[in-house]
Amino acid sequence: MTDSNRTRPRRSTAPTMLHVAEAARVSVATVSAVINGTAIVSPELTARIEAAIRDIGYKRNAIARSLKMGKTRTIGLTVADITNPFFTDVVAVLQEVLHRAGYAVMLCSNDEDMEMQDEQIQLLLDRMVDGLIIAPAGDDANLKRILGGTKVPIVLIDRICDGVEADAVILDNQRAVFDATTYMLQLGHRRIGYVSGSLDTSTGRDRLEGYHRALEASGVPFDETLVRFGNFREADAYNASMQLLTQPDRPSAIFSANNLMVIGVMKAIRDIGLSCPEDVSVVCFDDFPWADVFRPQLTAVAQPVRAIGEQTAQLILDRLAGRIEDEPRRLVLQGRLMIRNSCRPHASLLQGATA
Amino acid sequence: MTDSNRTRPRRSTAPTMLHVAEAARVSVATVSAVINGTAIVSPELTARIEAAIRDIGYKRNAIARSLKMGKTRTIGLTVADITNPFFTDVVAVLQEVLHRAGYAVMLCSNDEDMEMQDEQIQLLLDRMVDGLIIAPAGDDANLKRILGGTKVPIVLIDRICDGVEADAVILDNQRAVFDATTYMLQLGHRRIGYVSGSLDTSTGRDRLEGYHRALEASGVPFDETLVRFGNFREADAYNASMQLLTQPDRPSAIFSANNLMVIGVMKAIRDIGLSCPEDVSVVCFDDFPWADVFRPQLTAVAQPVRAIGEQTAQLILDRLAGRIEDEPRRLVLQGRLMIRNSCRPHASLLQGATA
DNA sequence: CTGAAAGCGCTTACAG
DNA sequence: CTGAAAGCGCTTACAG
Repeated sequence: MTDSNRTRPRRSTAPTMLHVAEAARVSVATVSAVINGTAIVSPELTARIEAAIRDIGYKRNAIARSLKMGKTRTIGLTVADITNPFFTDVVAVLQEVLHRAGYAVMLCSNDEDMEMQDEQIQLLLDRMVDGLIIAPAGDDANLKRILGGTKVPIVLIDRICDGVEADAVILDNQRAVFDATTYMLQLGHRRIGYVSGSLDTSTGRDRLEGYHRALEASGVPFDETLVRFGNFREADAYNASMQLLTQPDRPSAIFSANNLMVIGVMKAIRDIGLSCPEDVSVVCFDDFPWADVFRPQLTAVAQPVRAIGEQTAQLILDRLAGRIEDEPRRLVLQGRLMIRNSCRPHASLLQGATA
Repeated sequence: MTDSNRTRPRRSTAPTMLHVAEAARVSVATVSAVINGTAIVSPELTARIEAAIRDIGYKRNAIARSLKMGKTRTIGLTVADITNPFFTDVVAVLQEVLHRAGYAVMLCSNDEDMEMQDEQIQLLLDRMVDGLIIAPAGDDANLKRILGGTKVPIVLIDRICDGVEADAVILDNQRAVFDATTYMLQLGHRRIGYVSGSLDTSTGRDRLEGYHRALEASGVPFDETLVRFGNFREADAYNASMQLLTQPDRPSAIFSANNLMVIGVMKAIRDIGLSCPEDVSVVCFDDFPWADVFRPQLTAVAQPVRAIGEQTAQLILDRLAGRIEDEPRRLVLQGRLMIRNSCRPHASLLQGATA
């Protein structure tokens, strides 16, 4: 059928633009023009080319295009733990709006391991992602070095790293924990256990600071035996809570610095033979979709997940489009304390009430 | 410093292999050889080249490499809903082992929307992913067409599509639901509501079939007013359960065909003023990490998440390496019923016991 | 409105 | 053991 003289063996590789050009008897430049709408092509040629594309089943090779254009239309995304519903929810939103804008997203999760994180970011950068969204596992020097050398727009979410030149969208963690702690104090709790995240993260530090400040504001002395480190993981939080609850004058309430850890806290309470909220009140950071149908209904700090995702996506899209070019921006959103039934007034208050 | 005669203005673009070659005074072929260890290069040259790479801060451009090599070392992954903890857990495992094998993963989530799914798969294919892992949103003809044209290895997880030529790793859904339903029947329940997933998915069909068979095996007649469709989403399941629970002779137990839906089921039970397990027993498909610390402690079918992830990753890695080349394989894993406290014996049995 | 040609940054026979 | 050159599949000035 084809009258081309140098018979090209029908190879199993995908058809290329050249094949289309041959079939439509035009140049590849013209094919490219119609595919990209990048120049006006006569109706006849357009039709011939479109037919050829259809016949041959041609698909543009995005890799070749990326090489030539210097952009890949993909965004790299690393989160500390994809298993954490908070990150998952944010990722879902990001994915949705970025995809709508024509970007693919490459996702990495590193289980809070900084070395793996750095490796992953390297891998993303090697693949020439156009932008990078990072919920950093921690605050290490390597990250700063790796990111320092790159030109791609970066936005940090949830956690920030001081040395890194990047936009950020985060929560007002200190304020949120201040409010949550104050709530517990108002219920009469004086010994409030605190299961902390890693202090290598800004969230770990800011949340603990919120706890601190709330105690201070209420004139309750800080007792360092009441803070234990759970590093944002369930198992660690379980151990931390076991220690907290088996020490002499045990806390009457516990604050868990994230969602994964509160499971460990609850398991410890159960395993020791106590119950929540009867024996110990609990508040945690991050809300759950099921929090108001299972008991105890957890009192929790809810983050505006959709807003975080949307604003992050918008920010990076604006950078990519060159719509903003000034120095790094920092967006700080507010959390909301969802008061449910995992806290009880402290015994002292109850006695006061009945007396 | 550089004695090159055609002075190359220090552009802001990343350094290329040619820059390294010039700096080390060798050809790019030699640079490539030492970077890839693809040929033996004398120690002196190697040292010079490595020094140049370090000085210049050269990083290999993976896009150019992909174009030349015809492979991208990235795997596309689409799941119906990244917000679903089951998928999240599998994704985490996949990501981990694939990354360890040197692959990046491009993730898409489509909120159970088939059109968006097809678009995403197209996007992944355009970007020349080396392989595709899909938890299909549904069973549409378009998917078959899109996938039909491609040569990349595909593995379906969780759900299968009959027309698609691909490996698959799935659960024995029918068996799992058979067991779960049988458990409820043994507790004396006769009117068991069933909140189903979409019948456009194999899991939707197979799970419902398991329910069917269990009733049949126990000689309990099938009542179609007891099955409602929740399409794997919380809100739909809520409505489905409201209908189920407000109909005349309401069910004494409900089976939820996945994890997201059970939240809707529980909300409906609560909003109607009933409680679980006192008024209605509940069992669901998919386990939760917190299932045994919050009440009611849900009785659930647990999937072997890690095994699913690992076997899927292994399968696609084996295909990519050409270690297996025969016809599509199908791996079927078994679920496990985790009996906890969300079911009570039916009143008729209790009376029998006390009488 | 259309085409010939260069080049994006790599890899890889092929000579030497 | 090393280098000159072609080519992966695109896009884009530049002529006509």
